[in-house]
Amino acid sequence: MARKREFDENEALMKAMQLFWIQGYEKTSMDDLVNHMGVHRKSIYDTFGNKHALFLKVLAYYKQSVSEEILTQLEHKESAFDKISALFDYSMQSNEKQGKGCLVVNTAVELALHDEAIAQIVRTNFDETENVIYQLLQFGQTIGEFSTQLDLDITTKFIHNALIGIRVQLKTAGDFEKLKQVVEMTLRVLQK
Amino acid sequence: MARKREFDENEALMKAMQLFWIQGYEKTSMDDLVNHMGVHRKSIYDTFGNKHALFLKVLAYYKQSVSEEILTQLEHKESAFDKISALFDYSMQSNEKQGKGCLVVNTAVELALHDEAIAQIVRTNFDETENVIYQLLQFGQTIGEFSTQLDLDITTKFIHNALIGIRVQLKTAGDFEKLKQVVEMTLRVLQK
DNA sequence: TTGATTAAAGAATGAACGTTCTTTAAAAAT
DNA sequence: ATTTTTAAAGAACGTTCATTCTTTAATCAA
Repeated sequence: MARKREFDENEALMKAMQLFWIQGYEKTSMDDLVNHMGVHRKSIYDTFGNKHALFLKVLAYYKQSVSEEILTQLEHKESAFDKISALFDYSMQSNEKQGKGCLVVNTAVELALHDEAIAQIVRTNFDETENVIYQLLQFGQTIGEFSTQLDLDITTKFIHNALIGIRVQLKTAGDFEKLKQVVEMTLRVLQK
Repeated sequence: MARKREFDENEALMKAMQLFWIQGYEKTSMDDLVNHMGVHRKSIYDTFGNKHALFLKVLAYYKQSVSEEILTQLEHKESAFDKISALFDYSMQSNEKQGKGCLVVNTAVELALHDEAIAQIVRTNFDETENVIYQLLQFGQTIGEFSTQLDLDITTKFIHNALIGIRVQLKTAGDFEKLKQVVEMTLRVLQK
């Protein structure tokens, strides 16, 4: 009864994500998106609403795809320490080429102050990251890898805070080795 | 021989800084600046060049004024630990009302990837912050407050990384108490 | 095979963008 | 008092912005 869509919605979201990730929200124009997504202007509006709605969908897409990737990487590690360490490694390896940082951190800095809807999404994302860290710490305590003295709440936020710092510095640091040393020092709190 | 300027250049820069700090570079229009600076459009161009040049001057102004404020605060503290702690306190207290974060961190995230001139300025600012931290650590070692076992280079970067994390989270965190606990845990590495 | 439906394509909308032009006014040296 | 110089004021510039309109083409139920 109706014409078939010629583009894949997820693929289009992925392309939009790449652009927002590199350029940020304000610097990315609908023209940029039309060109890079390979989807007609009107189709973008028909499918995703407007620029802001598209960005919200990109954030949802980012959250899903990145957390899938990360959790896959964590499965390959055995010890709790290696899993937490992999959390940092993921940010660093996936960014060594471009230094794009993390879209959620970028968004927090660019938009959280004047866009409450987005601030809420950022908070939710941060909370979920902290949940992952918390559970890894708990796992480490359970198998006797980490001290039971460790305050899980604060340690979680401590590690998350360092992770955010790293994700910012990916955009400016020339020397990734130094960042790795920072990570190593951060995770020293986990030593028994 | 010529007409006198009716606005104060530094005051105008301060007003521009306020706007860029809250809104970011891309979101701040020349119209916004004209209104908030209270300076005529043409006068802004005659005095500061264009928007990009104005932003560079704002960054320089920020660096000077903030570092002056911080160093003043540090002087009032006696111990090396209290001085380093004050570095974090400064970020947190000056932002409790607005959650503006730090202009340099904001700029790093928004512009460093596609503006090399600004990336360079951000790096210089970060380097200077690390210099301050380094010297405080060294001072603490000299007066026997910190262990001489402490690797000054890495510890400096470790603390700076946590400071950047805090400055990001100021923009999203609802609970400042939690952030203070993160700071406290971070500075635990300084305990002998 | 026609008709209803929706996507694609391209052009066009008005508003907002950064920047510059022209005119008027003030200040100091002559 | 006049001239020179530069700031202030306001309008205007062309471009780019997000968004929408109109037209054409494809799909499938009837």
